[in-house]
Amino acid sequence: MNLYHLRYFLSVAQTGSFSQAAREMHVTQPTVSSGVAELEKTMGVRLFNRGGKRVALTMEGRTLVNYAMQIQDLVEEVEDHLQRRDVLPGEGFQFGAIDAAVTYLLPDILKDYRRVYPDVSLSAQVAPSRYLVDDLLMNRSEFAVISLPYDHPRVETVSIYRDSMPLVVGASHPFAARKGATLQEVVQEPLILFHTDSISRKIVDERFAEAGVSPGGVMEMRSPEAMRKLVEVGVGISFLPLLTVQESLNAGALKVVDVAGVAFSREIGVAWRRGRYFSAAIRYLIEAIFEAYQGLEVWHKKVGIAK
Amino acid sequence: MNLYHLRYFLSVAQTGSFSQAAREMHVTQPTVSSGVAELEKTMGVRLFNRGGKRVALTMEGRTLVNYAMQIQDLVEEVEDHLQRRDVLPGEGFQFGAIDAAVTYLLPDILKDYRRVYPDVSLSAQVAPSRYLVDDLLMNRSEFAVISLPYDHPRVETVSIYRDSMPLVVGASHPFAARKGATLQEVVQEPLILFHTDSISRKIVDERFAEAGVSPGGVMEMRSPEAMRKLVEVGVGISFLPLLTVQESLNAGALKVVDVAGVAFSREIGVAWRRGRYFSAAIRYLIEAIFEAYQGLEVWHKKVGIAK
DNA sequence: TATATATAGATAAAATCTATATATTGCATT
DNA sequence: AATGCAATATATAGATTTTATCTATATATA
Repeated sequence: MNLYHLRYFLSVAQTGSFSQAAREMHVTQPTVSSGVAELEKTMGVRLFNRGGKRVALTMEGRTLVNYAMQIQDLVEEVEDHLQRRDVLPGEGFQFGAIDAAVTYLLPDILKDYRRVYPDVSLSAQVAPSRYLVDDLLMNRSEFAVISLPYDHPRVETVSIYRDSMPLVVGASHPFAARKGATLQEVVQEPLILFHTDSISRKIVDERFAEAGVSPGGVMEMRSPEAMRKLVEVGVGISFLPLLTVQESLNAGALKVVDVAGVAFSREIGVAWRRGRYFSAAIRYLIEAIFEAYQGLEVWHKKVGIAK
Repeated sequence: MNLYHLRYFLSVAQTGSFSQAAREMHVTQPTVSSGVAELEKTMGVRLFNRGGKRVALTMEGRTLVNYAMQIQDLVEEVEDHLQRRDVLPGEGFQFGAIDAAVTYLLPDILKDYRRVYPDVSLSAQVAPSRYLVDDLLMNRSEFAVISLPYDHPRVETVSIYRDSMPLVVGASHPFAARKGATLQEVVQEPLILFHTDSISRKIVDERFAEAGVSPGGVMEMRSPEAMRKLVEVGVGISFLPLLTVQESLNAGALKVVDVAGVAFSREIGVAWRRGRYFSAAIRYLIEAIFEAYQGLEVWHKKVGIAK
C-alpha cells in the first residue's frame, strides 16, 4: 500500500472521475487507474463502480475513504510538525550537569528556556562529570555541562566558565584570622577533598604531587554542597569552587585563605558526543548557555554554523 | 514517504539497531539504512543518533515514532476491516423499491437482515420504478426492487414475484354484488389508474388498446396505497396489485370483480446496473430476497456465482 | 577482533508514461 | 423512437524511468 496510491484514490473519490483525479494529481489517467487497481488488489475488494459519466464508491470504498483521510492527515501533520521543528507537549530530552552548574550557572537560562519552549519537558541528570560522560557515550543524554578538561576521543567539549577554587575554612578556624597559609600548613589540617574520580580532585592532586606534599587526614566526598556544609561547621578545610561557596563567604560562614604558590581553578564546559545531531529545541538550550557565558564561536566552529 | 520505510523506522526505534531491525523485517541491513535515510531526507531532520552499540532516537525521531505508530495502526485496521468484510457502525447503502415491495415483500427480509448486519444503515428509496432505474444508472443506489418488465441495455433484472392485478371495487359499489363485468362496462365507470409513467399502467393501457376501448373519467395517481383508499370510499374503481389490496379484501372493504378476457398481472423483480460490483453486505440482502421468493439461480447465472 | 552502519554498483521490482482498445454518453439524424 | 456518430471515460499493453533491494565492501566503534 503506497501513500501516493492512497492520494490518487482519495482524489478519485472526491471528483468521481479517474481522469479528473489524474489532472489534479499531475499524473496520467492510466497511473491513477493502476494505482486504484493495485489498492483494490491488495485489499481484495472493489473500491469503485465504474461505467457511467462518474464513478461511484462502493461500501468498501467509503470505508477506505474514512481511513485514508485519517492517514493523510497524520502524514501531513507529522511532516508539518517536523519541518516546523515545533514541539508537542510531553516531548523532551535529557541532559547532564554537575551540581554547581545546575545550582549556579543554569537557573536563569532554564527559566528563559521555559518561556521559549514551554512544552518541552527537560530532565537534568545531576552527577559527577565522569558519569555524565558515560551517559553521553551511551546516548542516554543529549549533552552535559561538566568539569573540564575532559579528554576522550568521542567527546567534544567547549569551555564556558572558569571558576577559581580557593582554600576555604570555617569562620572559627585559626586560618580564618590569618593573612594566608603555606601548602605545608594546609596538608597538616584535616582536608575534605573531592572524590578521586573527580576532575577537580585531579587538579589538586597534581599540584600536591608537584610540590612534594601529601595530605594527612582526608575525607572524600562527591557533593560540593555537602563539603561546604562540613567546612562551615569546622570538620575540615577544603579547596572548593568559588561558585559553590560564594554565598557562604558573603554570609561570613566561610573565609578564603590565600595559599602561597597555589591558584587552583577548574573550568566548566559543555560536552557532547562527537558527531551527534542536535534537534532544534536542544540546540537552542546549548546556544543559550554559550551566549550567557562564552564559547559560542568555538561551538560554531566545532559543530558547523549551518543548520 | 513509503509505508515500508515507516515500518523499518519503527523497528529500528524499537530494537535500537539497524541490523536487528533488518533481521526482523526480513531484509538486508543496507535496505533499512537507506529506508531510514530516505525518511530523514524527505523530513529534513535526523531521526537517529548513530555511533555506539545502539542507535538512539532524536527528539524528531521520537515524534515520528508517535505518528508512525498511529499510521501503522490505521493501515492494519483498514486492511483487517476490508478483508474481513465487516462493517463499521454508520456504514450503509441505499437501494430503491417500489411501494408494494417495501410494504409487503421486504419487511421480514429486512428484519432478518438487521440481525445479520446490525450496524449497516439501510436507506430505502421508495419511488416508481422509472425513477429507481434512474438512480441505478446514476449509481445513486445499489439495486432496486421494481416492476417488470423493464428493458434497458444497462440494466439487468431478475423476476422475484408475479402479482395479479384484479379489478377491485368498493364494498358498496354495484359491481360488488355481481359475478363479473365486461371491459366495456368497466370503462364506463370512473377509473383510478396508475400514472402514465408506470409499468402497471402500461400493462393496462396495452390491453385497453387491444380491446379497442378507452376509459372515460380517469384519475391518475402514483401511490397504490392512496388508490386503494380512494377505491374503498367509492371515488372510483381500479386495477390494483393483489399485494396492495389483500388486507382490504380480507377486511371486506374491497371486492374483486372478474373482468371477462382480462387477467392483468405485473411482475416484481430486482434490477441493477449491468456489470456492477456488489459489496458483501449488499450481496447478502439481494440474495436473501431471491431466497425468500425466487430467482436465485437466474441471479447466479447473470452475476456469476463465484466471488 | 567482532560487530555496527554507510556506501557503491548491480539487479530486481514498481510506478509511470505513451499509445491504443473498449465502453458509454449525449447529440444529431433518420 | 431508434440509429449512428462524436466526445469522453476507463482499461490494457508495452516501453521507460524511477525506486527499492541486494551483494560486496569500506569505515567506524566497543
